[in-house]
Parts: sequence; structure tokens; C-alpha cells
Amino acid sequence: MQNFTKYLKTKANIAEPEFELLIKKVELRNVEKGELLLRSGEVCRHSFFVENGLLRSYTVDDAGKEHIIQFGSENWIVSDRSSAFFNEPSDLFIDAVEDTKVVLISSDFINEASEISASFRNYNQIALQNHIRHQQKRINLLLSASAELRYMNFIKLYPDLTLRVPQWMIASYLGITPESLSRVRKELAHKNFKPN
Amino acid sequence: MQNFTKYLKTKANIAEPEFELLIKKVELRNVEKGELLLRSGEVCRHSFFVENGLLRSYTVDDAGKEHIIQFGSENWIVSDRSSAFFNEPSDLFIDAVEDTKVVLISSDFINEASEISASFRNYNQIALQNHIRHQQKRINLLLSASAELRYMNFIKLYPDLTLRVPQWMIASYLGITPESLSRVRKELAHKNFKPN
DNA sequence: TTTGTGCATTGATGTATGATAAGTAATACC
DNA sequence: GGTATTACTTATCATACATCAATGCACAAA
Repeated sequence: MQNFTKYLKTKANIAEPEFELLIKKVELRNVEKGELLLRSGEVCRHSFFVENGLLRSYTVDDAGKEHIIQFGSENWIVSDRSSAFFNEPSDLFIDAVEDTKVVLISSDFINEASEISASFRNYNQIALQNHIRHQQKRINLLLSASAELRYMNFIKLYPDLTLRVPQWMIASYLGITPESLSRVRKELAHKNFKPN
Repeated sequence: MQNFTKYLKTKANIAEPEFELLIKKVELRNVEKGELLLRSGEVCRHSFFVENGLLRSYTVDDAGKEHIIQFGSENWIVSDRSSAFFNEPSDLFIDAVEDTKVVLISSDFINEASEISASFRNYNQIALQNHIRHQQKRINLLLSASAELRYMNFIKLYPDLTLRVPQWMIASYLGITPESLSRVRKELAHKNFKPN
């Protein structure tokens, strides 16, 4: 759990005595590629900190089509915040895109950490605000940008994911079909190799 | 400021002595229809609590087109949370759709209220979580639903706004053109009046 | 090596929505 | 009350993206 440790100590700025207390409350778990960590309809009881590997959260619409809400690779937390916070059934599925080691963080852990440590409270606040900022950017892109622009933005934001994630998942994240993404890529390749 | 008062006392659960202290720190302001409260590029220094009337926040893309991010009517708070929290220049414009009375809430106010009152802290937390939940639903709709579905969802969620807001703004919120919205409405009217 | 399975590409065709333009209705302004 | 603006609708055509179907590749299983 080196990554998670580092995360608690550095980012959330938790000092040694509190750290020892808290670290006991989390659990490490190996998740196989394709394994589900949360199903739509269940209440989300954990946040998943990715030690290594890659998770995704997604919805499934009435036609059975998947729509990817979020990817989470190393040092990211994947969860359905709303479901966990409000104790409501989730709309999301969460599963592993690659074999993944996750740290299970319970709501309990969060509450306790918040009580113990002002800097954790503070960090959590920042995380929420970041989430909001990120979502707002995405909404704005979906409202205003073409598939091509959205893809270019994705590459810029997540160059690593662009390599690790199959294209059809990227397409799903962007809100287009794999076929369309393939065409967009072709377009971009043309533009870049004959720039006149 | 009856609405704001009620909001502080009831929702945020602020008791009398603290209330007296806090209420001094806010400012009431009349905003004329069309008047701008925030421009893209500025840092957002206030949250705007709507006493009565209607605000909107929106972006403007490279082609000069507006994309509405949020509406806020009575008892809602409109702001660029990210800009205010991180002290960054905003991407948003905020202006008044109707003549509006707003209560100006500074970051200062929020910090102070958070220090004074645990229940305000708690309330603020809930507000952030609500914001995230709401944004996620919107992202999911933009990814998965047709213009028609998105419009039906809008009506269900904001029946009041559907009446108060001009259609072209609703279209902008949905991510379609006013012409498309007009078509969608015609479709829906047909379906509802000849349901066989 | 063969066979299968999942993913990316490509082409043909369809469709929802965009762009443009014009007309009509509603509202605001002298 | 008339005139100018602004909003909404309708019609036509244009386009981005979806759908469907076929093919080609990997890579894994047999």
C-alpha cells in the first residue's frame, strides 16, 4: 500500500500517530480484470483507491449500452460519491479494466479521518471541489465541442490512458461510437502528417 | 432577505447569536435583467443567493455561442465554485434572466460561518455533494440520451423554469439549437394529443 | 497450425440534429 | 397604437455521427 500511504501522509498530511490509527481501518484487495466492484442498484459502501491498475465507472442505458463516467488509474479514487454519501442505490457499475490492487475506504474511515485530522478535512474539501471543477469542464465540452475536439482534449488530459484503455472505452467516455472514434483518429492522422 | 434568513436558520441551522454575527457580512443587491454579475476571465469573488428572480451561468465558445451551465431561481445559489475556491479566473459568465434580488456571499462569509458553526460546515458539505450528484446525472444524460429525452427530463426536473425561461435558453442548456427544441416540442405534442 | 474471440477499421446507408433563411407571433418601446 | 425587437416556428438543405455489415488483425486457446 505504498501509494496509499504516501497519499495519506503527503497529500492529506496525516502525521504518524493518527496514521497508525487510520491505516488499520482500510483493506487491500486484488481485483481481476473485468471483476465488478459495484453494481447499479447497490449502495456504494466503499471508495476505491487504486494502488496500481485501472478502474472504470459506467452506467448502462435502457438499450444496454455502456457509458463511461470515469476512469481511475494509480493514485485515483473511484467511487459513487453520491451513493456513498447519501446512502442511496447507485446508478453506476464499477469494474477493473486491468488487474488492479485497490484499497477499500469505508465511509467510516472518512468520518473518522475527518474527526481526527483537520488537514484531512481540508484535503477532502479540496477533492470535492476538484471533482466539481472536473465535471463542469466535461459538461461544457459535451455541450460545446465536436467529437474531434473532445478526443483531442482527452488525449491532452490523459495521455497515459489513451495508451492503456481500449478505444471503444474511450469512445464510450466521449459519448460516441467506436466507429466514429476510429474515423476521428484517421482525420487527425491526416491533418498531422500532411500539414499543408 | 427573508429567504436567505430562512435558509441560514433552517437549512444551515444557524442559531440566533451566530446568525446576528453572520448576517452583517452579507449584502443585498438588485440586479437588472441582463446585467452581468461575473465575466469569463474574472475571479469569482461571490456566491449569489437568489432572493427572488432568476440567474444563469454560461460559457461562450470560440464561435461566440452561449452554453448554459446552470439556472438559479429562488433559494438557489449561483456561483463558479471552482473559481471562488481555487482563486482562479472563471470560464463562466453569470447574468440575470429576470430582474433579481441577490444576496452576495463572500468566501470570507463561508469561511467564517464554517468556523463558527458545525452545522453550517455540515450543510456546506451536503451542498457540495448535491452539486456533484446533479452534475453526474447531467453528464450521464448528455452521454446517453437524445434531445427529446433530455428535454423531458428537464421539464420533469424544472417545471417552473420551463415556464419562466425562454426556449432558446432551455435549448442552450440541453445542448441543442432552438430550432431543434421547437421540433422536439412539436413531436411531443403530437404524441400526447393522439396517443393511439 | 488451426480456430476462436475481441478489437479496430472501412464502406454503405440512415437519421438526428445543425445551419440558414423566412415567416409569424409575441413583447417592448416610443 | 404603431413600430421595432425579440422569440418561436417552419421549411430546406447540409453534416456529424449512428447503425449495420464485412473484413482484417492480433492474441489466446485448442
